[in-house]
Amino acid sequence: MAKAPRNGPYICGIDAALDVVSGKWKGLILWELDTHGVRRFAELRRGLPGVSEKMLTQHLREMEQDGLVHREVYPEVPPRVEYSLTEHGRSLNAALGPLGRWGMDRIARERTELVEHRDAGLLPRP
Amino acid sequence: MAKAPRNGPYICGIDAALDVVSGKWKGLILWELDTHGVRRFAELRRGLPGVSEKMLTQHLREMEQDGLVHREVYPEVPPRVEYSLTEHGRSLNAALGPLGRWGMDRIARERTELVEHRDAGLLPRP
DNA sequence: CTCCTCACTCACCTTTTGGTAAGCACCCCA
DNA sequence: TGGGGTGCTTACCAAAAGGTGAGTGAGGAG
Repeated sequence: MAKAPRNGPYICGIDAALDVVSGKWKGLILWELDTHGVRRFAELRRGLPGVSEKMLTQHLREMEQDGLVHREVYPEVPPRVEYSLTEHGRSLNAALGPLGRWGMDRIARERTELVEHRDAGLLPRP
Repeated sequence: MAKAPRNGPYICGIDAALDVVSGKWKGLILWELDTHGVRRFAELRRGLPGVSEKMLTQHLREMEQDGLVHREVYPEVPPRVEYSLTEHGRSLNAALGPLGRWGMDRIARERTELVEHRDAGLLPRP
């Protein structure tokens, strides 16, 4: 409800979308929530090796503000909080599909270049 | 030819793609070069209001390293340098299409929410 | 002669981002 | 009684990103 754009105004749609996914772990969080559906805080933490608790909460809060994730708190002891994607989060993930495929191509391209370098004797064999 | 991945290794394709477009102006640079085909340095500068020369050169160099843009220097006086998208740059732009549309939807969504707030008396009329 | 344009580069500074470590309040398990 | 798990928050730091303003060197306009 009461929500203002964090940054902006945006010059084009790419701007607005990148604003929402830029952040060291946001892409991975999106991926985790999309593949698992519902995840608890500690599950996400274990799924993103290397993330700090601070960054995870910070990113989750921002994504909640941006309407991408839903946060459900159960008033229990020990505390339980479940995160899932909203409709907008799922549509963002869908829109990210082609970009992900492009990224895979890029990774593959880099690997083949490395192999070519190795075969040309430019790099030592591992 | 001799090119190593700037960051990485990447966990998924989204990672690899976001690495390449994250940077305050890269999305806009891509857009500019895609719509105009070929642009000179100063043209790009004028097309991206607020960009500093340092950031523009820095971003262009990184995108060149990443194989997204082609840089053609004409040994003239005064100097002339033309930038254009490579094949990979164009394919990245294509992959960015759905994301751009999602961003446009987000912008539109935010605007309607603002209008609703205004109509509910939560915000002053401009 | 002076200023402007072109496409930068460099040194310096501020802002933003992310990491580290600690604490909290309660519970369960041994 | 001590330790671990739960989901955070806070204070403090380090690194990265980005901005500012100057200088370059030749040519063209006024």
